[in-house]
Amino acid sequence: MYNERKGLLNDKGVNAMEEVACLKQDGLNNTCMFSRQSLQTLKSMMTETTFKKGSNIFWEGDHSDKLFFVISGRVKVFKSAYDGRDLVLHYFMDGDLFGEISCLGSMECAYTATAVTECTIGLISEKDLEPQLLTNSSLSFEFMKWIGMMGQFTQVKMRDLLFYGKNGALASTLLRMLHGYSKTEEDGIHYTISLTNSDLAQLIGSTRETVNRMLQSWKNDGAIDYYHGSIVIKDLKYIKEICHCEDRCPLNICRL
Amino acid sequence: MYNERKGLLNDKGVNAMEEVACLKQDGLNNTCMFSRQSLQTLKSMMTETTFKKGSNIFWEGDHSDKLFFVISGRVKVFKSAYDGRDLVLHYFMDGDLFGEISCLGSMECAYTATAVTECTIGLISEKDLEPQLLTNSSLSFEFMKWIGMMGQFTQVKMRDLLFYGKNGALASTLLRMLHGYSKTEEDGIHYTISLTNSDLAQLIGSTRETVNRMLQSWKNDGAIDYYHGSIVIKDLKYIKEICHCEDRCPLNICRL
DNA sequence: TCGAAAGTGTGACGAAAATCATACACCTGA
DNA sequence: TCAGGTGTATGATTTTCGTCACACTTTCGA
Repeated sequence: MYNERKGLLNDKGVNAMEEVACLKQDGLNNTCMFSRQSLQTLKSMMTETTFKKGSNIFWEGDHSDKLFFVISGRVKVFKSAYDGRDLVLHYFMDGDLFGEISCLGSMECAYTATAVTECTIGLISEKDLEPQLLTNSSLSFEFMKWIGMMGQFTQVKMRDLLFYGKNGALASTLLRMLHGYSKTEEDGIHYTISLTNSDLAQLIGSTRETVNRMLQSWKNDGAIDYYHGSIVIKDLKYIKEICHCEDRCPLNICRL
Repeated sequence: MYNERKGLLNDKGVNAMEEVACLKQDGLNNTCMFSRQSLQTLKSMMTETTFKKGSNIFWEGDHSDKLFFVISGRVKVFKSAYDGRDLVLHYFMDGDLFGEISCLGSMECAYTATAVTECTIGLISEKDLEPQLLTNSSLSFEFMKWIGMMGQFTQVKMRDLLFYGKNGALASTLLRMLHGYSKTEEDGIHYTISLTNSDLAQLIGSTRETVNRMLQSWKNDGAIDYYHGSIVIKDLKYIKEICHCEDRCPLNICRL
């Protein structure tokens, strides 16, 4: 169950593209890789579309010829196994750009994107973008950094999921959620997003039951607690030790 | 134990940069993302260096300000866990470009590169490359595709390692090895590279023993065999079914 | 060419994690 | 207000996989 109400606290409204971009640039969670100027260029190419909660933005196997800029809402991007199991790679939020990077090479999508909440998305088509990239060198340079950052994100996530077992994978996910989806209070760090055990399981390639047992055990150790059904971090150090986190990842990597 | 002799069959000699590039471009295993012209530009920036077998080309944590073009030899790139376990991400061969993509953002390396055989490497320094990328738009466009391809490689590998257990991970690795390191004979597909059980284990984030047991069991089923200590694929379909391979990955993704 | 080093093959064991099963607490909408 | 859907909690069982131990084989360099 995703908590609609909390998600919407951050909603900037439908025509707030500029505001979103600026907030992201100046704010604490600066995950935006683009300069104001480049964003302006991108904005001029966007076609605004809304997606209903639960609808698919693109499918694995689609021919990809677009990029997507999240104006409002949340999007998850995942790969599916033949038996229906999913591995969630990303949760995107307002201000994020996503899409099949290889759209530039006209390949098919390697994953699926679904609107987790109602979303407003700015579509950027390859045929509009490509000429810009070939002429506007500062834009193309920023694009290169962006693509590189996305690749690094995947690599670091891979390490997190493979090195320290399922416990490590879950711990690193909780830490990633801190950036963009948390608020510090007196009694601990509260999450402003509410993911179910199943959602967490998909993020680490595991099962609902395993996630539940791990969380339960951490709760018994006093490292986490629940408040209105959502997780509160009581002992950050405890969680960090599980996945050997050394606080070395930049914020645009250490995120969902 | 890497089989030096077999590896050297493909050796193009020290000053064969051009030849390497062309062969890669025109050959079956076209993994090179760059046009002849861009390669020429890159070549003009390269400083040729040799690395002894077993020496490190760069370390995790190094400040990265270079890219590397393999002129001859083989290079492996891996991440280390705190306890010394390694996860090998890539094996590169002649004609491949590699390096910390985020060198463009001046970050530290996220992994280590080691020369598996004696290597001749062309070094490209960031300060030479960056001005070219900012002015030469076709080069920067090709770079963008290259970086995107590297990211997709990581994503697909992540899926392979997480979805179908260690059996699936090993099977997909054997399939990847087919591209670039195999030769079809009457009695099956022979590998021209000889990786030890430990090497395979590092490629899938597992242990020597587990790899050995899996190979042994596949051998008992008649799916693989050994010839002069190196694996021969007898039943390709059997292997493909283990990791649900549907032959949909492009060749520059489905490789080591 | 001989011995050390590196690699292979296997059994025994246990920990980690998936799977199967069941109970129960909730919303929420008819 | 009650039924059905969704999510949580937990036990029992099985499978997968890593660890340890040891014998055997191959390779390679002094």
